[in-house]
Amino acid sequence: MYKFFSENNNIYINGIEEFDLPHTLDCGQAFRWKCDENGVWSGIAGNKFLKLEKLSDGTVVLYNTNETDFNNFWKNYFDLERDYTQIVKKLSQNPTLKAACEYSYGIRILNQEPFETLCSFIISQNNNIGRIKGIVERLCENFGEKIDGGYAFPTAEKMASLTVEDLAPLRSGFRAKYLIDAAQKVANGEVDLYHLRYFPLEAAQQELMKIKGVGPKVADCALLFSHHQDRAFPKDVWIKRAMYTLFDGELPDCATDYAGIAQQYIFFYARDTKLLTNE
DNA sequence: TCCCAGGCTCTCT
DNA sequence: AGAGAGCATGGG
Repeated sequence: MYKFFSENNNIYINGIEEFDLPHTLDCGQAFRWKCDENGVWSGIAGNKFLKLEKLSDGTVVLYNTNETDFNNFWKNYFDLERDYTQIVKKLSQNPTLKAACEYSYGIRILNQEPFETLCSFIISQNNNIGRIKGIVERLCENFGEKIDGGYAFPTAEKMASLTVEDLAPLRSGFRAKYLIDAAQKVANGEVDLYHLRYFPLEAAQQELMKIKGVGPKVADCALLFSHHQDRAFPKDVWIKRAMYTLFDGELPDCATDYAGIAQQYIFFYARDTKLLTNE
């Protein structure tokens, strides 16, 4: 279990297992984190700007944040209460999953804000990660609240007041109409975005799929990355290739309870190694 | 120039 | 219910 202390308005965390910053922050689950040339990461989540880095002794430092924000927000955001060592051990019962876990070591599933995650993965459809980041950034700059360090992700209420034409500066293409529909249905309560972690998985998927442009894959990403639905298993092109090439079409039984977490390890492994084909 | 990207909708069998 | 075209945009 980790320990932390606060000093000079920084939080120092010791003894975290399975927490690699590049793998966690740049594996395609979140789109607003950047790394500078010194290995310091910065990003915005939950209307807060954060800088962090991992020191050579393994200490993770969160800069310019206090104990209250750590306990109320970042601890959960980085999923620090979860024992990933146990999960990796369980997944590693399968040799291929073991290889994926070793390659993708230190990926944690972030607990992100639901509306931001939903919009991000609406934007992700038939798109590439570099371009997704650009569209998300323009969305925040144009319509998000100005905060210290940048712009917050816009609220559903704010976006529900906009039109497809208003979103032209994003250059998000056909996805703009989906973003507006999502904002309206969340803002007017037609979609209950804030209790989905308590829904059975299939009901939660159906709830999200009331939104235009949200199919099974986008729904599963939203559920996994912002609603603690660990059995959601988003199937994108890379996972489909991996399932065919590495697993003969079926996820091993040892991954059932943590299918979503396994998915993220497989996704990173497959995309990074580029060893896969569609055949 | 064509192909592809963390897919989905719409239409036609 | 299943297959296939079309979709906006930009990088390789």
